[in-house]
Amino acid sequence: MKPTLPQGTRDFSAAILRKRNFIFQTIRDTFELYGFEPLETPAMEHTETLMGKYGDEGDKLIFKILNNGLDNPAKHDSAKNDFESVLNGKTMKGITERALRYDLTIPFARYVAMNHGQLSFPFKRYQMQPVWRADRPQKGRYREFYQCDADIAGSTSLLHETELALIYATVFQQLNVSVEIRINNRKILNALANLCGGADRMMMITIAIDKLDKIGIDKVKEELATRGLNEDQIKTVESFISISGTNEEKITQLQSLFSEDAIGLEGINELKFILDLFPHSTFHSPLIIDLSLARGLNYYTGTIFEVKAIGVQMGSIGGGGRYDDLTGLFDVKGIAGVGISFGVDRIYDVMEELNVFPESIQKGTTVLFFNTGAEEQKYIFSIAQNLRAAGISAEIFHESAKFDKQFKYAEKKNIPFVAIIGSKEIENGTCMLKNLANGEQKEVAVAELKNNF
RNA sequence: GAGGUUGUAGCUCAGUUGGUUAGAGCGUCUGAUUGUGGUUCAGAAGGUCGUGGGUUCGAGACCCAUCAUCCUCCCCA
Repeated sequence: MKPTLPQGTRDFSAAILRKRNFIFQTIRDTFELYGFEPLETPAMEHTETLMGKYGDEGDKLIFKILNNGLDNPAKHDSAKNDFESVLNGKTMKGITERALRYDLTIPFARYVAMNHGQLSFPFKRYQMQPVWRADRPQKGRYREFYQCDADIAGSTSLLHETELALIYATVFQQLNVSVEIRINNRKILNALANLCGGADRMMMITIAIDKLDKIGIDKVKEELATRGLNEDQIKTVESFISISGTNEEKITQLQSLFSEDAIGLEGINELKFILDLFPHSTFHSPLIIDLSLARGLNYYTGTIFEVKAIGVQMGSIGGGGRYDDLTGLFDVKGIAGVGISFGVDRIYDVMEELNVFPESIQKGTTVLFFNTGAEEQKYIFSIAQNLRAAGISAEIFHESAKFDKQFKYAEKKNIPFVAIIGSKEIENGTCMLKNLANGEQKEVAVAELKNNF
């Protein structure tokens, strides 16, 4: 059979992996710098842990795992019945008890809910693992991709929001990617919904204004009208999304628009707190209020974040926000959470397009020992071991071959030095060391070899 | 879930209105070179033209189906 990959998945070869690891390492270091601790959870969760947490669209995109043993004759009838009910869109526990995780936030919530008795709060964890979605792949969209999340559970302090924004700014600064860190607050959107006929309209209104970038103001108004907003209410929405200017100017305008709405004012004050504390001048990438930012996930209740790369056509490369009742989904009340996520695969695509990966991350083996024969090979073996013990990565060519071939191997693997030891060198206790970048070659004593890299 | 794109050598792609034995570049391997690469030269290997039907004297090309791919919308990282 002809081997192929499942749709939306990829193999990662050495050069790609070094670049990816550079991103992972940058993110990990920054997370650690802010006191987050690592956590890993299983690739699979109970299907019911995940179902219903991401909306109807999300449920459809969850990869379900077929139960084992369905072919057992004793279970034949019940399996058949369960398949029937799956076909009718009903429960599926008899068929799929487990599913692949869809994001890292719900598994985190599950973990906190299970362990809240042991954890000391605020609990700050980071997690960098793949997630799976049964989406149709396209640019920047994969069926298996990595997320890097940092979340805080058990604290409502706005210090966390500010630090999370700082983490975004720091990481993208280090990666040399210009981004816009967009921030908004669900309480403000809530207040807007109140002015437009009730809080239950928030999701609908936010989904409409979230499309502003793509479809324009007229289409948004059209959509609002078909959703049952009257003219006055549409006008309110319009005046809301036409708020513009600097962050300070936006806040002033918001304050006058929502002067009567306690929750709205609370949201505005939260924004103000974060923006005031954030050291804007330290970073290239701006932290800006984006009132059209809504984010689909319905568990967000306060601050929401989104990160967009500048100068590249790509969906958001990071997102997050505050959820006041995350573990409530698992019957543990009163634990607030806030977190952010990095989309590593999209960040990779952006960096590749902008060509901003540093050259230095592609260093692999430092020196290749040419293989000049069976006797020499034995002699070289211990020399290579000494180098490795000194922390210098070394390879011995696997067989005695023409130099031409051995040179080409070194070239292909980007190995900067080759070391040649034949009978002459063994006699002299030396080594012919050649720098492939400039072609310079010198004879050095074997004992001195490790000081030449 | 809806719409579109493209499937020809390991890779990137040519292949005219259907016409004899399907090509190129790169890569791979061998040699020119018995201890010095990147250049050059000579040669070789490598293809059920995505798959299955159909139209035709004749299909890589046309038609249908199917699979895969990439992209757009929806939604998202």
